[in-house]
Amino acid sequence: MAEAEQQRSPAGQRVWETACEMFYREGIHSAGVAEIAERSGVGKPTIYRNFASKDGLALAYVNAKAVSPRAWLESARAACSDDPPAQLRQVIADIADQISEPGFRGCPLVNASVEFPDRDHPVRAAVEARKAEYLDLFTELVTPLPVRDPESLAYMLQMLVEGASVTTQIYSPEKSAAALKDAADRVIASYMER
Amino acid sequence: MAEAEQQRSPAGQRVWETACEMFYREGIHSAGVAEIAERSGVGKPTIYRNFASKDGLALAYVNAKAVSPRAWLESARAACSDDPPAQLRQVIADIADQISEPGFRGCPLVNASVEFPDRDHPVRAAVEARKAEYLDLFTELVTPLPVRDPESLAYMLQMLVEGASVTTQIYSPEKSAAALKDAADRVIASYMER
DNA sequence: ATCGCTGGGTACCGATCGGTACGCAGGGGA
DNA sequence: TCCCCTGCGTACCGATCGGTACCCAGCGAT
Repeated sequence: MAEAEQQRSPAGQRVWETACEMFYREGIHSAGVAEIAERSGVGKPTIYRNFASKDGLALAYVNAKAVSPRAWLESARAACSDDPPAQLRQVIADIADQISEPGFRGCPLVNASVEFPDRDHPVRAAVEARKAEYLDLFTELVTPLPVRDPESLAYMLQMLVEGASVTTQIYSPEKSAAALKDAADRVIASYMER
Repeated sequence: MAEAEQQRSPAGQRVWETACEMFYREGIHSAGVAEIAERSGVGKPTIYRNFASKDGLALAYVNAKAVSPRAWLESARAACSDDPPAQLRQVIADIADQISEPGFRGCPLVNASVEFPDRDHPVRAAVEARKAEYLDLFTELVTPLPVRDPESLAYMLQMLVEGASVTTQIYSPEKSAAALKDAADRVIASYMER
């Protein structure tokens, strides 16, 4: 969740923070530029001096909200060194905690891709690029495990995470978090024994 | 996917079909009323004579696109009578086929709930009601199985299905369909043996 | 004191949004 | 033949959208 910082004026920084919050809470299309400006205490031109367009702002939002796979990987390796299965469970448990937090409204990237169905749109392209990195994270975590088809397992875990993220919004965060950890354990165990 | 039909004028019926297709392909917010009218070959007032508002049209869309759990259940029971595990696998396989179809762009209900974050909005409420029925379908399919906690298993399967639906759009439909069936088998097996 | 430059807000733009007032064409009953 | 009623499209409404032309305040340097 590390944000790719770039130099911005103080007013531009406030715009950035407001926009991220509103994009996530209300959706990108529903968050109007005028309201972002108002809530940031700036005029609209300030937004366009720091960002090329609303789409540009949305693009920055998507790229910033993406997970930072490398950082997450390092952190998991630091917490559970030399124990790949524990590292994997650690990451899954972290994700389960994240989706349980109040105010969680699904993965920002998935939501953005729903709002931008056109696959040629830059925002959509950014989502796919970032999500590919996400899948790589799982692949790296799974590779050290003694399983026959690590890539399939990684894909399955990714699928579980996305499913938990979605069901959290529609059903229950507690159930989703618990089911995510439980299901991941079962799938991993199943892969380990054959 | 059975559509709750109601009496509509022929022109209204064309509007309905066009709207469903556009809502799904482009998203509800992105599909303008004027464009729906034009593509249906009618004027805008025709839309408002058949539907109370755009939100009303969206509400009808959501309710129509919901699965019909009872029908699906009957069909699975007919195909694999007296074999509950096979019934369950049948439903999962049907879903895997569905998400593999070209033009699949995720679950219409999930997409709608992303577009309507406000939980008090009628469209959002309808999504949650319909999705609860969906979960009930899995619960009914799982209950006959000799497992200790059927509800947990049902929730997990629901989560897997939602995950497959999401990853289909971002990664690969083929991989998602295969991973869904594989993961479901593994989770079910895991539940059956303990 | 005066200048120019930087960084900000006011007020406005055309386009498009969802929604509607109104008028017209056509068919059945008298 | 006249009438009314139903069902539809044209043309328009105010609101809001993303985006911009313009102006002004505050600053350091001369």
